[in-house]
Amino acid sequence: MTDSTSAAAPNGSVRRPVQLTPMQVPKASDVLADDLRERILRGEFPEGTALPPERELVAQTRMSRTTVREALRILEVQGLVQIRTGRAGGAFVQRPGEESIASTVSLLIRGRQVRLAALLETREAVEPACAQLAAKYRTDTDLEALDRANDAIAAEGTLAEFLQANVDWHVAVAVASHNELLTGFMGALSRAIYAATDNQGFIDASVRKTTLRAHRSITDAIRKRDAAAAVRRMTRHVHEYASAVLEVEDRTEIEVPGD
Amino acid sequence: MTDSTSAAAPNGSVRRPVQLTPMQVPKASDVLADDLRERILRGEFPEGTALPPERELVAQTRMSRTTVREALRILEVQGLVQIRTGRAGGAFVQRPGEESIASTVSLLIRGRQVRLAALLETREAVEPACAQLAAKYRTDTDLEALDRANDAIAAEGTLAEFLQANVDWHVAVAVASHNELLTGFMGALSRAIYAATDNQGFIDASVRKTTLRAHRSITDAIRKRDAAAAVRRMTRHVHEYASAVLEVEDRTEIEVPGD
DNA sequence: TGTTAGTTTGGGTACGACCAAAGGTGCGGT
DNA sequence: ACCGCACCTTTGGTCGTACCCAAACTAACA
Repeated sequence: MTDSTSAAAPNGSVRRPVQLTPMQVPKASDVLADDLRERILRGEFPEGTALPPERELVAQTRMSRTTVREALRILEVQGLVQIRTGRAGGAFVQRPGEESIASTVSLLIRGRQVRLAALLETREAVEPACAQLAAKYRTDTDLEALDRANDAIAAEGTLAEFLQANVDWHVAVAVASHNELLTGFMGALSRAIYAATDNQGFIDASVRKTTLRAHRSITDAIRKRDAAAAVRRMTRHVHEYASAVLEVEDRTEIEVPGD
Repeated sequence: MTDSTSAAAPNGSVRRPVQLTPMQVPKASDVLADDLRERILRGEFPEGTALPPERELVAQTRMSRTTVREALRILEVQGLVQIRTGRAGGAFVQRPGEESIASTVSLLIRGRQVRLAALLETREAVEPACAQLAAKYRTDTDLEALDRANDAIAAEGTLAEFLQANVDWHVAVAVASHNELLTGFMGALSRAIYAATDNQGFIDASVRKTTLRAHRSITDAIRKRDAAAAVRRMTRHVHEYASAVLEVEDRTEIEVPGD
């Protein structure tokens, strides 16, 4: 060990200067989790099927139950399985959904204290695109969801109800784009922006009216499959909203409720 | 228990018909994880500080070590702590970064078999916005990174090198926007698109040349803080790239390497 | 003085036992 | 024959203990 050349070992055999990498011993639970994850993503287990019971996995893998459980827990946190207790319980395979993106984004937003301005900037980037695609790909079901959200806004309920309906509409637009990535992003953004604008009561009757009109006009463009108009109006709508918010509360840090 | 009205208990006290909700017993490890996560996000522990050792947490929480470990593992998966072994080891607090978003998005993409077209659509939404903000907020350091990536493209290396340099440039644009959310999204998208276009060799010398020219021209707009030009050129560049890719490989499923 | 063999602190894994939840089963009553 | 309830079985959740391994510190030894 003191020198890197060959040396005679006490018993006369030759010690070769074996060079080995700094070593990295992956944790057993990670290995199992990686394997299972790979198989799940590969589609080896259809959605809804139950993985073998923990004790069964223990037998198969020769790992301890602790390790197996940790692996399953990892997959659960990543949204790849859902664990249920009870007799017919177990780890049920599921495809990761928008919630997993939304919660991760929430973590990033809170953890890094992303500025409200950055949130709004991002929305200004994403939503017009959603509107455009929605105009291209929307189904009648999508339109119904949009109309329903607009009706809820017109209902003039409490502030919370208004904000919720507002979020619902925006998410509905994203859903209508039939792009799961954009939908996931928008879901995350909406939640965060909702939380950020919740307490600050700059929303009065006129704001609601303006919002409703803008939504209806955009919904119309989507209905008519007028992508250009949808983009234009959405861009304007989101930009105005952003300006309004920033005017009231400039340079504010965000608070997002936990997932 | 057999009847829901009041009844005299054996000892003479009255049994009131208490009505209780269907009950929801959260898992112990989740409770701990939630608590720690909340504190971390609240900034109670500065980045880099070590949480108490597992055995210490066991003493404080009166939970078993298994439970404590599971909680820490959850936080690790969520990117909130990093666990190191050894004497000075432990769970070290860290803020979730772009990688956590990227890996989550990768899971979504693979798990839901998001179409390549959807990926490109999303990029067409996000990147122009990045370019715009980059033109507004770029620093000299950002420009250096952009130029470096462009030089790497000009170097005419292997396909892998070209693709990597390409990704680097796009990510550099996102970074220059100084918007952590957009950066995170772009990181995830780039990785996925990189993986999707890797094996299909539709990239020849002319494509490289075109790419380089587009990048240089966009970089220039960013350098001159010409937001409008940056948006316009980036929109065009990304759109052309998307068209080209889709022309070659239409309706293909994606493969993304694990995180 | 430098090397090396403990020593200490901390995470990683393994068992084994028992609790809790939930579906299934069978016995007894009607 | 049918219904209801007590009991059993399966499967995850928690606990406690013991032991191993990695890393950093310490002290003895050459």
